[in-house]
Amino acid sequence: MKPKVVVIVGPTAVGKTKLSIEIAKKFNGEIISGDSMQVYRGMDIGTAKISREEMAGIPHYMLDIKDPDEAFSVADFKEHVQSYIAHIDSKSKLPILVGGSGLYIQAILYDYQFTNHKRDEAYTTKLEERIKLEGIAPVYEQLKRIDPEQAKKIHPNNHRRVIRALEIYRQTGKTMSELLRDEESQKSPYDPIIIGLEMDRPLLYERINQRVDRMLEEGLLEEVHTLYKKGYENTQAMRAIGYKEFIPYFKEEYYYTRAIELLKRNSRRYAKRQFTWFKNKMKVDWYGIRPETINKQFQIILQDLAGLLKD
RNA sequence: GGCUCGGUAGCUCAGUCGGUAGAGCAAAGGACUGAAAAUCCUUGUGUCGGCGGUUCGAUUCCGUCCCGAGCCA
Repeated sequence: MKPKVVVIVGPTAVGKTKLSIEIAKKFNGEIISGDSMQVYRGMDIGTAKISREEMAGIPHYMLDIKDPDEAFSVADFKEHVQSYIAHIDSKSKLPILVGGSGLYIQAILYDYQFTNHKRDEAYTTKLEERIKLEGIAPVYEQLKRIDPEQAKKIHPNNHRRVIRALEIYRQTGKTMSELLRDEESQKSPYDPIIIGLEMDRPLLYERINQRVDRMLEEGLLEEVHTLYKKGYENTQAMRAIGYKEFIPYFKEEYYYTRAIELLKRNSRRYAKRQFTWFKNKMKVDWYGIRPETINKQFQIILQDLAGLLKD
């Protein structure tokens, strides 16, 4: 029998964390973060990472496992999370996967297969430089020759994807579309219950703005500045929303107010992208949340869940 | 009270020598298999302040009213 996994998805700032704790308490669960940026140590305020107190003694996984200058990828994520789910399940506890990184959660639920190779950053850099010199056309042509099927799916402007498709071929000798095809028969190794939290857009945006203001009160600027001073400027971690916006401010390229404006806007756009992913890629049971009645709605979710977990 | 300037997309504004309008930003929709909080694609949302008049036709011209800013009293 496949392990049951409760998954909580939804845009940033809807209340996933709070719900995850209630579910964990009621159903004897342990929580795995499905979030690409909360893995980094020292990035707490800006990633809205759960605090010790909020954890209320519930074990949490996948938080603070990397330094900000370390790389991290879906493949790493999957490897860790699979074993955590197995571990939690073996204790007869309920694994709860909560987060906003669509691809990461997808990779777990649908058992995405990754090759054994690490990312070849030297090759990536080489191609990036070539694109800078010659434009994307010759590189994209190369992909069209090697893997026309995949080329059709990737817009030439999306350099990152074009490069990755070429990198896969270079490392494995197989085209990306071949690899994806091999995998089509894959079934989920889990029995997931996917709960989505939804909120009216204007309301959600208001909450996002408020949350950003709260983060600033809690010392976000200092947090980012500390990382900046440590020389993490060009790291993957510092591409995170809530961090990257401050770098030009530190360099006096724009004003503080501009940084905040961008931070809020980027958060809004991120929330929108999250909706796009979860609505179109996953089979989610959605719950519309209103802040005034959130406790009542969480009760309903817990009840529904009780029914679903019984059989 | 008089004069001047303005009122066009959510915001800032452009424009139509009369043929129902367009930029930037904001926004919306979408893609996604090793950077994913990343990367990329698509889209103009409008009683052109109200009401009359002239005209085949008015957002554009005229009158009038309302609103805002400034100047004069």
